[in-house]
Amino acid sequence: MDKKENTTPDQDSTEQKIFDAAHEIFTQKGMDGAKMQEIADKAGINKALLHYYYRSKEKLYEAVVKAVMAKALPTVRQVIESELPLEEKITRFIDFYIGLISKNTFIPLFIISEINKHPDHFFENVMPRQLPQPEIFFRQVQEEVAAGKIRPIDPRHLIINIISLCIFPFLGKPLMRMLLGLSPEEMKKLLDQRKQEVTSFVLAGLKPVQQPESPIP
Amino acid sequence: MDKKENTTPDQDSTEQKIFDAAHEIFTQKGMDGAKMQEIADKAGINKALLHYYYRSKEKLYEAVVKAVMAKALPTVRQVIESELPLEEKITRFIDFYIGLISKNTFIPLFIISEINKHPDHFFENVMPRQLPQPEIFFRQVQEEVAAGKIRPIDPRHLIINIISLCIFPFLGKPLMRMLLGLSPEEMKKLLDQRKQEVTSFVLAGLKPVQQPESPIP
DNA sequence: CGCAGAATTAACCAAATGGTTAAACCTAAT
DNA sequence: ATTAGGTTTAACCATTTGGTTAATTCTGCG
Repeated sequence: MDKKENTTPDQDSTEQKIFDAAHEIFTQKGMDGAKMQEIADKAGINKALLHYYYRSKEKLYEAVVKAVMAKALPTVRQVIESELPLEEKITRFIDFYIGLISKNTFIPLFIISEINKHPDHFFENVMPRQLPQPEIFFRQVQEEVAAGKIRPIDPRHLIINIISLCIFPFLGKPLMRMLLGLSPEEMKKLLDQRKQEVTSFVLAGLKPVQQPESPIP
Repeated sequence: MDKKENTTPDQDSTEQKIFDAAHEIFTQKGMDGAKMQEIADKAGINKALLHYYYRSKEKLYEAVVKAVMAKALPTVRQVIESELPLEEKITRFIDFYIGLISKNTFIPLFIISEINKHPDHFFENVMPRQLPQPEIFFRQVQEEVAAGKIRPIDPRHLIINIISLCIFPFLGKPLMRMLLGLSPEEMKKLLDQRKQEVTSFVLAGLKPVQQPESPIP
C-alpha cells in the first residue's frame, strides 16, 4: 500500500517542494535578495503555505543553511580524517572536492557570503556538531616532513592552499574570465582541467628541496 | 577664490560623505542588504539628500562599484604588465596583492558576489575599459618553460593559482578558522604569514621536475 | 454520507523601504 | 537688507514585503 507513512522526507510533498524552491532561491540570492513570494511561486504554491510549514523567513532560511552545511562538511571530513597515505589523500580530496563544487556552483559563494554576514550566528546555531578533525592530517604532514619526503610546510597552510586552489576558481569564475579575456567555452574547458592542474601543482609544491644547481643543460 | 569649481571631489563635502558611507555599507552588505536610511544615518544627513546627489539607490550603488573596480584593477595591471623577470614579478605580485587585500577585507567578497549576481551588467557598464593584458605574463611563462627553468604549466592556470592562493584565505577566513579550529588570534597570525607562504609554495610548485629518485636518506 | 482535521487559498495587514515634495535654511552677490 | 540659488530637512507617498486570518477545499474514516 502506498500510503505516505515512510520516514523519508516525502519526495515531492508540499514541504519538500517548498524546501527545494527555498534552497534554490536562497543559495543564489542570499537571505536579503530572496523574496518569500518568489519562493512560493517557484514552489508553485500559495505564499501562506510557506508560513504554514516554516514559520518565518528566518526559519526557512536556517533550514536551508543547515542542510547545505550538513551536506558540504561530512564530505570533507571523510577524506581528511581517513588514514590514506598523504599523497593519495590529497589527490582524492582534490578530485572529490572539485567534483562536488562543479556540480553545485552556487554553494561555495553562498556559504562564504552568509558566514561573513553572521559569523556568530553561524558558529552557534548552524554548524554541524561534528567538525572535521584535521589532527590526523596534521600529523601525517609533519611525519612526511620529518622523513624528508616533502619539503617543510605548515600543515595548516597546506590545507588552506589546497582548499583555495579548489574553490576559488569557481567562485571567481566571471572575474577570471574577464581578467584572462576568455570566452565562456574556453573558461569551461579551463575549469574542467582544474582537477589535474591543482593536483600536479600541489604535489609539485610539496617536492622536497634539492639544491637548485644547474637545470637540465 | 574658493568657489566650488575645482575638479577634486571636495574632501568631506556632503557628496563625499554620502559616497563614503555608501561605500562602507554597500561593500559590507551588498546591494540588497544595504538600506538607504542606514547610509544616510552613517553619513549623518537626511535621507532626501541621497537622492539629491545621487538620483537613486542604483545610481549610488553603481558609483560605488565603479570606484571599487577602478581602484582594484590597475594595481593588478601594473604588476602583471611590467617587464620584470618572472620570479620577481610573481613575488612582487603576491606581496602587493595580499597587502592590498588585508587592508580591504570586504572588497574581494563584494566584487565576487556582485559580479556573480549581475555578470552582464558588470561586463557592460562597470568594468574599467583598461583590462590588464596578461599576454606579457603568458609569454614570459612560456619562455621559461621552454628554457626548462620552470616545469611545464599553462600560464592561465598559473595566474588562477596565484590569485586563488592570495584571495581565498581572506574570503574564507571564518570558514578556515572553523575548519582548522583556530582562535581569532591564531588565524590572524596565520594570515600574516600568507605572503611568505604563498610565495614559497608557488615558487616550489614551479621548480622544474627532477626525476624523483630516492629522497634524502 | 458526513464529519474532523489537515492542507490550501484569497484577502488582508502592518512595517519597512525607496523615493518625492514643499518648505526652511544658508550663503554669497547685489 | 534683499534676493536668488544651491543645500538641507521634515513630512509624506506608493510599493514591496513578511506575515496573518478566516474561509474553502481536500482527505481519510467511522
